[in-house]
Amino acid sequence: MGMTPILKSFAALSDETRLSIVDQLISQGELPAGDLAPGAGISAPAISRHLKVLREAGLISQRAEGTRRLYSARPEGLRMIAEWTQSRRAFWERSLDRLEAALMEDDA
Amino acid sequence: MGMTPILKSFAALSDETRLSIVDQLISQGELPAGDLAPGAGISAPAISRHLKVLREAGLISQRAEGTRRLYSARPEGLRMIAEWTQSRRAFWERSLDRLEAALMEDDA
DNA sequence: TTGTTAATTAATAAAAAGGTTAACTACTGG
DNA sequence: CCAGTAGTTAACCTTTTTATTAATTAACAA
Repeated sequence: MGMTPILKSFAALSDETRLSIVDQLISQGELPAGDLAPGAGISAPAISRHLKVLREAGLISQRAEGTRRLYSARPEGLRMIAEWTQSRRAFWERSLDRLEAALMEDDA
Repeated sequence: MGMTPILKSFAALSDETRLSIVDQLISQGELPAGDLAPGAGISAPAISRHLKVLREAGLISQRAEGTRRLYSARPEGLRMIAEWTQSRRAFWERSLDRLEAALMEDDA
């Protein structure tokens, strides 16, 4: 079942480990795969697979340098999901105002 | 493995079906479980379980009326995730500006 | 009480996610 | 060429997710 690309990106981020990887890349800039092991420590292959998911979701990019693979956040990808959540938030907020107003009335 | 509550809510929404349920409840207001079958049509038990997930994530609430279960969006829950994505977006945007500036320099 | 409707829970089953170790690829330095 | 390091892919296993049908609960109408 084909997920829309944006939902795929969204889903890629609703995992603690992957979210932490993206945050690291955003705040620390380009990093080799080996530097991305999160505190608790999962194996290198596991990280590698998370990176693949993130790459396929368009959220990070990869560049080779010698034997290393340097990863970095992909502005376009992140911007896309930022904008999407933004627009959905706008939609929600509008409706939430209505909802909350309705609740007030019920209380009165 | 305990996910933070906010990530649990976030994850609850990164599913096409559940996102659509929430959207319906937000835009159309209170609806009985039976009215929430999305177009393609999945079974009632399946919907019922999605509703349970959303309820446990604090995103919707339930009210009984006769034999029906009326569901509605929960403003506090939605507000919470809106604010969280908002703050993370802010963090990202700041860094994205830096990232993009860096890319410009490389091009030059 | 009996039958009907709305919805949930129980019991499986199938698929997806995520982790591990082991094997492999690809640079690099002696 | 050989050994070592960085990283990915393969093979496998376990856990989680999600769907299905069947059974159950609850409200109600005749």
